[in-house]
Amino acid sequence: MPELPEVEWYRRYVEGTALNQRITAVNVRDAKPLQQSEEEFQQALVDHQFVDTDRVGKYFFLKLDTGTWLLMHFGMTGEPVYYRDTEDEPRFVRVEFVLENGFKLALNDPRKFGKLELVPDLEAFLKSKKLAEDALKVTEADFVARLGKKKKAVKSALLDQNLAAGIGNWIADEMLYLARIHPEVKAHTLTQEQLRTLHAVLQEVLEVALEYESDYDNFPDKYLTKYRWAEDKDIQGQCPCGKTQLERIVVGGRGTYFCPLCQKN
DNA sequence: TCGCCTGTTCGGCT
DNA sequence: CAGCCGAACAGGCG
Repeated sequence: MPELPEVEWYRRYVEGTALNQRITAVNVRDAKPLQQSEEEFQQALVDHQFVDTDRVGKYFFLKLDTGTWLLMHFGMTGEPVYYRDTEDEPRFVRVEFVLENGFKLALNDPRKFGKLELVPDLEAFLKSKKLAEDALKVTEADFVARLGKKKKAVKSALLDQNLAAGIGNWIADEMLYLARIHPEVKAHTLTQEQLRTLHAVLQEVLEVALEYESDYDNFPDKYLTKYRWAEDKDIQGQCPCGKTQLERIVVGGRGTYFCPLCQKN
């Protein structure tokens, strides 16, 4: 479930497990995630070790002892997994890094939208992707200035990774719900106050998601996300306001949930 | 069986 | 050229 908070938890997980072990082999079960040749991966990784991690938005980086970085991008369904025994291996492992201690770090990814890429120059890479600062670090002034210029639906504008890196589909919906803004309003028509509010609720949503490890059932009662995916059928799909059902529309090609009563403009 | 899906990229418009 | 939009990628799941 990889938006910024999920990827941050993945980063902590990998940092706590897979660093400082010599890589003894790279097993490529499916080469699709590899952005360079398998030979280049073997050469860059085998007999080296991961020594550090970094993250910008949804992009997770593992630093090698050579100074080169390995990017893991999780796409829609990817996740890092760390295991030793075959029976603990998940079902959709694409690429597996075997470590000297007998454990393996792998990219598990049913839908195969994930990517692994060798990145010699991190700064140049981020620039080439036009990636903004991480959403946890973007200043209110930068956020307001950039968002206020976009001519498209605010929902789509929030998903641009050159606005604030790491905002994904559910976070955008949650931000708009908490700010009481309709997802199809054009971003450049928002007031300065609305733009500032969006920056504030972004920080709040990220904080909550990190605290609860994106376990939506534990989210505060005022959060739309809690109802969107509620297990409890009695509240599933309701607005937290309790007065109506959430509506689903498509904005910029993405499923978008909002409350027709709470988000009127 | 059909529709849905938490991300990114690319071709084609305007 | 910049911004915007829709389609495409792939496959499990309810």
